[in-house]
Parts: sequence; C-alpha cells; structure tokens
Amino acid sequence: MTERPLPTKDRLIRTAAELFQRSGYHGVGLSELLAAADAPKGSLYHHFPNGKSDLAIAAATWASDGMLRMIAASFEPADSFMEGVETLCHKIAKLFDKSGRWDTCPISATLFEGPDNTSFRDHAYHLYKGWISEVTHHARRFGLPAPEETADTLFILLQGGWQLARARQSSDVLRALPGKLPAAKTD
Amino acid sequence: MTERPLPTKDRLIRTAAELFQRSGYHGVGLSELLAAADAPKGSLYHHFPNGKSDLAIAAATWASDGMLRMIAASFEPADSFMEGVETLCHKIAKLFDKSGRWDTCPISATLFEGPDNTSFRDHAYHLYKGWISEVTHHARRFGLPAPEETADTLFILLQGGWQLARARQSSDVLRALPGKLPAAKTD
DNA sequence: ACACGGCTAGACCGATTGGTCCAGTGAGGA
DNA sequence: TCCTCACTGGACCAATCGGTCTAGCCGTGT
Repeated sequence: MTERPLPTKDRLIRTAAELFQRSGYHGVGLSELLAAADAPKGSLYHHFPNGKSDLAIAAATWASDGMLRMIAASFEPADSFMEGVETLCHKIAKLFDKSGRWDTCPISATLFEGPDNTSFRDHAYHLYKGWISEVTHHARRFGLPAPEETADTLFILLQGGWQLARARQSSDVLRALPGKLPAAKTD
Repeated sequence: MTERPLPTKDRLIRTAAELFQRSGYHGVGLSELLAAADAPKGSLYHHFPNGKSDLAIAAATWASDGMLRMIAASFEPADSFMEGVETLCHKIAKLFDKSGRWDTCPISATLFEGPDNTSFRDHAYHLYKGWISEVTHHARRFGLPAPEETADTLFILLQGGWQLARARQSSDVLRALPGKLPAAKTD
C-alpha cells in the first residue's frame, strides 16, 4: 500500500490519512504508522518537528484537498446544480466502498478527536469551510436562490449520510442523498 | 461532577459516556476515567470483567437510551410529525449547547473508533436502528407517506447537523434542521 | 577530493497505557 | 456472633505510548 517510489514525507502523509480515518487520531500509534509507511522515526521528526500533531494536520489538509478536487470535478462539467450533486454523491459512494466502509470522514477522525488543542478544531472548521464555499460557488453559478443554505444542507447530508452508510455497511444511502436535497426542483 | 450518591457502577457508566464523547474511546485513559468517576480500578473490573471495552458498550447503551427517551418525549405529545421534529431538534440543540459544543455523538465516539472488534460496530448499528425505528413508528402513526425513508432522512440530518454545528460552534444549525426535511408539507 | 547538509536509521527514554491480583472492608443472613 | 460474599482500594506488571538524540549515509556544490 502507498507505493514505494513516493518521497518519505508524502508516504507519511498518505498513510497517516489512511490510518487516522480507520482508527482515529488516538487509535494509531507512531510505531504502527511508521511501519505502514516504511519510514524510520527520524524521518518523521525531520519532516514534522512537532511529531504526530503536525503530521495529523498535514494529513487532514491533504485529504481535504482531495475532497475539494472531487467537488470541483463533479460540478464543473455539470449542466445543472443537481447534476453536480448527483455526480458528487456517486463519487463519494464509490470512495466509501473502496475505503472498506468503516472509515470516518478524514477531517473529523483526525482533528476533532485529536488533542483538545484549539488549533486542531480551528483547522478542522477551516477545511470544512473550504468544502462548503466551493459548493456555494457552484450553487451561485447555477443561479440557485439560496446558495449558502443549499451548500450547508448538502454538507449536512453528506456527513450524516456517510455515518448512516457506515452503520448500515451500504453505500446506497449515499446514492439516495440527492433526492433529499430540497433544491431538487428541476430548473 | 456526576454526584457521589450514585452507585459506583452508574458513576462509571455516566462518566465514561461523558469522557468518551469528549475525547473518543482511545482518547481517554483508564486513570483519567477512574479519577473522574472517583472509583478504584478494582471496582471497574468487578463490574465490567472485560474492562474498558465492556464499559464502553454499557456507556454507549446508556447514552442511547437517553436519546430514545428524548425522541419519545418529543413525538408523543405532538399534534403532527413536524411538530415532533421541531421539538426534537430544539431539545438536541439545547443538549449541544450544554455539552460544551465539542462532543461527538456518543455512539460513534464510543463504538466506531473503538477496537476494530466487529461486535462494537454491530452494537453501534443496533443502537442506531433503535433510534430510527422509534422515529419510524411515530412517522407511521401520523400517516406519513414514506415513514422509513423520512426517519432515515431525519437521522442523517441530525448526524450531519451536529457535525456542522460542532465545527461552527453554533447550535443554530440544529434549530434550522426541520426546514430541511422534505416532509415539511403541512398536512 | 572534500565538506556540507538534508535525510535516514534506530537505540533509548520516562510516562502512561490497559490489565491482573489480592488483601481488606463492611453490610446482611444464619 | 460469626460467616459470607459483593465490593473496594491500590500495588504492581509488561507493553506501548510519543518524543529525543546521535551516528552515519549519500547526493550536491565547490
């Protein structure tokens, strides 16, 4: 997993993201993480002087960037807002199935349950805001009446949907999400 | 906190629920937990032979029962389904504010991030099913056209809404939830 | 050819983890 | 009165935690 040719720093970030999503910040030990990334302790503390917490923030940011790209890739080629929503939900459903269906949202897994450090929580909200404002942008572009509120609702549906999908072990929940968005009016 | 007259076992369950919600299963050490509950280690392993994991399941079940009562108390005196939803969302918003606005859903905090034990995940879904079927029952009672689907959606909105509320540090998200439920038709 | 510095490798550290074990303790029944 | 047993209190344990530190590898610039 997470192939070898990548530079050590990137390998650390990717495996950290992966493991934190699976077991949460406190649920992953450095030894397990370093073994999975095939990196020695020295490298970790070279690239991330503050150790685990620095790495966690980097991992969450990296995962968030991926999500941001997924949102953009769903809405940009779409002919309507709802078409973008549909594409996004299907992409996320696929991601869910690929993840083994037990992972948590990368940001909440990594940052909300981290040390009670305020900066962790602030960063989490910062990343979430990025997702929401990206959706808001597209909602506005398609002339939706209440772009901010619609973006909020989509975010809520995705977060809650992911949770229920995880409990049910089925991505069907995620695929059914578009029908629950009030803006499903077909203009 | 969690006053003294309660029997030790109950004190353990309550403080476990509280702490797990704040920091997650792996984020709370036994020493911290026992200190908060003012109980010695011997008592923990007397009441819960399997230690932390047994306690976690008991704590999640206890928290879930409280939620179940809150759902019932919201819908039973209501004159319509939407009135019940409104009441429930406001109750939860209050709970959110009282919790310090950083806690996680007690079940996902306790069970989803616990040991990768399957029984943990199964129990989590079992508890969630309890919530959803309670809502389904009331939806059917009020003659809603699609009771199961409506209950699912309410669950999704509550889970996602809680998450966004936590990020934003504001319970307004939760209070606005009823308006996002498609069944908001006023019959 | 040599020195420099980014990076790796892993031994080592004290603190804390979850868990075990047993000697009390004290209320209730015989 | 004494026995019993559910319960408490805490010493103790190996394992693991996150983190520090230093020795050396190796590519690059001069």
